[in-house]
This record gives sequence, C-alpha cells and structure tokens, in this order.
Amino acid sequence: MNLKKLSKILGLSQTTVSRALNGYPEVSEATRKKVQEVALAHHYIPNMRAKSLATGRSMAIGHVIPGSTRREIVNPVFADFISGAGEVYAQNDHDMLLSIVADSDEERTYRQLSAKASVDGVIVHGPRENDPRITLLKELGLPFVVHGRAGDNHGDYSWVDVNNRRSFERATEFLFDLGHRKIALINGLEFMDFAQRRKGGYLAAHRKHGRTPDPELMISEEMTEDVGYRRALDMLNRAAAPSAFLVSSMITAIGVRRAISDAGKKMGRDISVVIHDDELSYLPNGVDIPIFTATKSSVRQAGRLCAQMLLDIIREKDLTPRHILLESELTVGESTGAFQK
Amino acid sequence: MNLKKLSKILGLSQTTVSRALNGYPEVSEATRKKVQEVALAHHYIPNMRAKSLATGRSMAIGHVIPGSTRREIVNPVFADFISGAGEVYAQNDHDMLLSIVADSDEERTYRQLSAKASVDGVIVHGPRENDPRITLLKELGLPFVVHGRAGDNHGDYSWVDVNNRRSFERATEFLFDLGHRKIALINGLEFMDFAQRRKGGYLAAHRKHGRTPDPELMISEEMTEDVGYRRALDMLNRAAAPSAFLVSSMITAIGVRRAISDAGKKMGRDISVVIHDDELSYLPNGVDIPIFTATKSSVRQAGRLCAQMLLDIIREKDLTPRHILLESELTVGESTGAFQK
DNA sequence: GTCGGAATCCAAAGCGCTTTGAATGATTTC
DNA sequence: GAAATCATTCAAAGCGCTTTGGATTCCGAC
Repeated sequence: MNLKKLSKILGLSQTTVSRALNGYPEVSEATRKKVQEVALAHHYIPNMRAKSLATGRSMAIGHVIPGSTRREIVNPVFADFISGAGEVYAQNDHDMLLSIVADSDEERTYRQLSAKASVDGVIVHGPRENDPRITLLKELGLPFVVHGRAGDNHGDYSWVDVNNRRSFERATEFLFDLGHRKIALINGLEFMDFAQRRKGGYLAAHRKHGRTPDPELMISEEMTEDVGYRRALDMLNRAAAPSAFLVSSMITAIGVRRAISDAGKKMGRDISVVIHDDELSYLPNGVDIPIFTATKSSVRQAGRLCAQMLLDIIREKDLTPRHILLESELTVGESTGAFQK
Repeated sequence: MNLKKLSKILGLSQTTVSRALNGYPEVSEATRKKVQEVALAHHYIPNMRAKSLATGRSMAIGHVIPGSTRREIVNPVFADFISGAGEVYAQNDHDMLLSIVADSDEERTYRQLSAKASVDGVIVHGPRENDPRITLLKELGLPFVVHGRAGDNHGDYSWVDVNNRRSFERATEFLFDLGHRKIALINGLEFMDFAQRRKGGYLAAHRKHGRTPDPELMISEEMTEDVGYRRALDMLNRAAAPSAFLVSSMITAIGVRRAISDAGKKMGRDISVVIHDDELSYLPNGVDIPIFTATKSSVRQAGRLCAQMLLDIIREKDLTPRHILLESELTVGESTGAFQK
C-alpha cells in the first residue's frame, strides 16, 4: 500500500491525502476523517525512504560507538544510557542508528553519516579531552549533543554531564572525615574526560586537607570487573596498603569487593569503598540499604536528557549551545566505616 | 555535493558517473578512474535516502528491543550481542537501527519497520515460547533471524542458539558427580525460551539420577544482581539449604556470591556455584583461572553469527530457514568443589 | 449580476539516486 | 564500402513522498 493506490481508492489526489494525513489546514474535516479511516483500514504507513527524501529529514539520530580498542559498546553504562535515549526517540517517532566502529574509522563514520544524510543529528559518546570529533561535527554542521564534556573549553557546544569533579571531591572528603588517609583511586581510562575530572576532584580534596596522594594508589584503566579485582588485590598486598577505595564504576567495584574478600578483609569494616553509581538496571546498588556508599547519578536519565536536548535543537533549528550539569547524590551505604588503626 | 553537481564537474552524465562508482562494466576504465578520483577529491558520498528509494534497499538491519517492562536493552548480555552484530554490519556497510519499545507496542513496531521500509531485515531478541512475532514477521515477508528459539516448532524460521538444555544438563550432572544433591536453579524469567530449555536440562539430569528436585530451589526471575543476592540468601537460610547453585547469568551469580559471603560461607568450599557465562567483556570470568565453573558460550560471537546469517539471507534472497546450534564449553573454575557433609 | 475571497482540491515539479532503452562512434565483418 | 557488432555514453523515467502554484467551486457583498 502506498500513497498512489490509497488516493486512487479514495478518489482524491495524492496532495490532498498527504495533507489530510499530515494535519494541514487546507483540507476539510470531513475528507480528513475519511482519509484517516481508509488509511488505517488499509494499514497505510508512509514509506520512510521517500518521506525522508522529500522532506530532507531522516527522523533518525546516530550514536557512534567506539567498538574495538575502546569497547564502549559493551560497557553496561552505555546500555542504560541508550535505553534512556531510546525511550525519548520512541515517544518522538524517531529511530536510533547505532554505528559500532573502530577508533580509526571514527572520523570517516561521522563524515559518512552526515553525507549519507541518514541521520538528523548525533550523540557523541565518551568524549576525550579536546576531542577532534567536536570540531569535525561543527564543521559538518550536523547537530549534536555530547554526553560528557571534552576538556575545559566547553562553552561552544551542547552537552549533558555529571559534575564529576564535585562528586569525587565530596566522596574523597567523606573518606577523610571518616579518618582515612590512604585512599586509592581506581579510575577509568586516562584519556577519558570524566576520568580527568574525577581525578581532579580527588586531588582537590587532598590539597584541601594538606595531603599528597600516593601515586601508586591512583590507577586509570578500563572499568572491568577483573581490573578492579587485580588492582585492588595488588594494592592490598602492598606494605602501604590503602584503607579505602574510591572506584569509578559499579562493575570495577564488584572486582574490588572480591579482592577485599579474597584478602581476608571485610568491606565496610576493614576497608571502605565509595563508588560512582550510574544506577545500572541490572546492577542496582542494593534494594533498601545501599550496598556501596556512592555518588549516585542515573545514566539512563542522562540518556533521556541528551536525546531530548538533541531533538529540541533539531526541531528549533537553533544550534546555540545548551548545557545541563547534573549533580550527583551522595548516599551512604554499608561499604564505608571509620578508619580502624 | 551530489551526483548532479559531480557529473557536471566531470562533464559526464549522471548515469555514467553512477555506474562508474558502482562498478558496472559498461564504463571504460579510464573514465572510471577519473570519476573515482574526482569523487574522492570532492568528498562525494551518495545520499542514502535517495539511494534507498531508488534501489529499494535500505542497507539497515533493525533490532527491536523490549524496553520498559522487560528491560532487555539494559541487559549487559544484550550489549555484547549487538557489539558482535555491529562489527559484521560495519564490515558489510550496513547500519543498525535500534528500536526500544514498550511490550505492547512491539507488534506495531514491526509493522511500521516493515511498512516504513527503513530496514531490510530484523533480528528478534529474547524469544518466548510460541512467540507471536515470528508469525507476524513471516506474514510481513520481512527477513529475520531469531537469537534463540521459540518453543519446539523451530524448523520453519532461521535462528542461532546455544544448546541450553544440554549445557544445563551437563552442568547439573557435574554437580551430581561432585556429590551435591540439593542443587538450586536460579533461572531467567519463566516465559523466556532459553529459561525453559535450561530448566529442561536441569530436570533431565535429575531424572537420570532418579531424583526429584525441590521446587523451592527453582526460581525464575529477572537476571539482576540483587535478585541473585536475595534469592540465594533466602535459600541459604532455609533448613533445607542447597549445597550448590546453578545460575543462569554472570550478573545474577555476582549476587549469589555476595549472598554466600554474607552468609559466612566460602564459595567453592562450602557452596558450589556453576554459571552460564556469556563471556561478557566487562565481566570476564577471571583472567587465567576461571572464577566460576561455567558453561561458556560467547554471546558476542552469537551476535556476529546472527548478523551474518541475516545478511546472507537478504543478499541471496533465499528465505529458506537456516539454523546454528552452538555448543557451550564446560570450564571448571574455583567456584565448585566436592560436597562436604 | 459581478466580483473578491474563502475553502477545497489538484497537476506537476522536485528530493537524489538507479536503471531502462536508445544514441553515438568506433571497429569489425563480409 | 555497407552492414553488423561492440564499446561507451546519455536522456529520461521512476522510486514514493511533499509541496508549490494554480484551478475550481461556492459564498456573501456590492
């Protein structure tokens, strides 16, 4: 079923049928009703390819995910993010186009997405400091929203971010207040912007308390379970073992917890742990009482906000930068306690 | 830059330029070379909307994910799956279209996807027994591949699945051989096909050993960490506590491990655990020695196979059903040991 | 009566590509 | 040397929709 056939059935022109269905005022209410009925009865749904070509809008948003070296796609954090974004797209009748690409192909992918005209805008994931993608997208004139920020110069593009620096500063201070002095930081990959900010917060808190952190206690790696396990175990076996861990992700923290347990210690009593909790659906931080003390911020909600912001930008055709800075909530759970000599 | 301009620059017709770029033989090598050079120099990439309309192929594959009640999308297993599929799409110049929809809208979404012509085929996720989506897709004539199977009648559609029944039968027998008799099964949601098959394997092993499993030890729920924790803890506190757990997912197993630890027991010594390991990138089952004894099968690889199968079906225009049944590997880790009286 | 303007509707152009069917030279065949 | 063949190239139609720029009809107003 297509427009041509449908209008033949109705005895109307394609123009009128198209207008009737798209809510234009130049068509009488009587005919509009009739058209809608017949369209429904014949399961008529406009061919999107044709519609896109005619309108110049593809009604789709692109998400380009680094897939090989940096395995962002498999990061459960990402899954929750696109789940939130997808909700918004569904409500607004948009599609989500996912491209999983090797790092080296990233620029080419964006260029293609823009030239092929298969999307109306993109969400940029996992920004690094001074991320080249941002310059590229501005040059291409393709609307975009960054999930996170890319370095200090973040006034001239749109983004949604968590106040990572503040979160980790507070978390570190919280541990200081409990009496901890040797606090390990198990962070995400060095070149990720959020990791830099979190480190910044961690360092700021140390400065404030007049202390220099032990560089051996600060590590930056991919946020997998086994990294958390191995690194924490290593640290716990050192002479200058930490009494507390500040961990960038729930996944890594699960590894840290395993390490603590394997080292014969008890989390919350012998060793304190504070995590950043993205409120992952499949890894909730306890049900009534939080398992981990955490700086909490829903990444699913961030996905919703990014998507909504991008759709607004596209609809309003207004590229002036918008920003949303989310504050995390510090929730105290069972994984922290006063420092035991 | 578009075809029209490009052909004007070249002093050729659109026909010739199009053919030169698409590798048709009716164009001399000299002109083809020239065309390719100029196209590259001007960053010419054909507009996909127009190309789709003209060819009738959208070069995109749809993945429809239940998003609200059943939160499949946020299942980390899913993330690894689409990562594998995405690889194959990228190699074959296809896009991935992700639709996250409420369960109630699922049928409508498939109809739309088909009518809107925005995809050339779809992957069906999380099949239930006698899944209505399969009938629908056949009726619509939209090529598809199911990840998993939907009940016993699985000869007449294409699928890629793990031999779940056999996996869990072997795993159960493995525990029997170690002397365990009270074996708990912490399974996925009842109506999911894979959960049924795993239960089937678990029951078959029991029958073989002439034992009836305690129904209180068999649970079916969403595969989150906290479900694993709460259910395992409940069971461990019962009079007739199990000595071993058979767990459907790494995520749930992490909760089970936490419960065992909280119950003051040691996994591998006091309580044995066997899991199904989908080889999730962010939750690897140990690096050298496996943490958990597991029936192992890479879901990322399953994603690759599904994608490749679907692309083949579309390319060959041959809808005759194809099947791949993957066998899992039983790897013995540190989470199992002989039954201690 | 005629005119102007609403209210409806329509024919046809256009979105950027592929593809059919035909034209143009160049080359071969008899 | 004319006819037939081949290698290249092109003009134009078509994919299914939107949208521009009229047409047509029907009114009340003058």
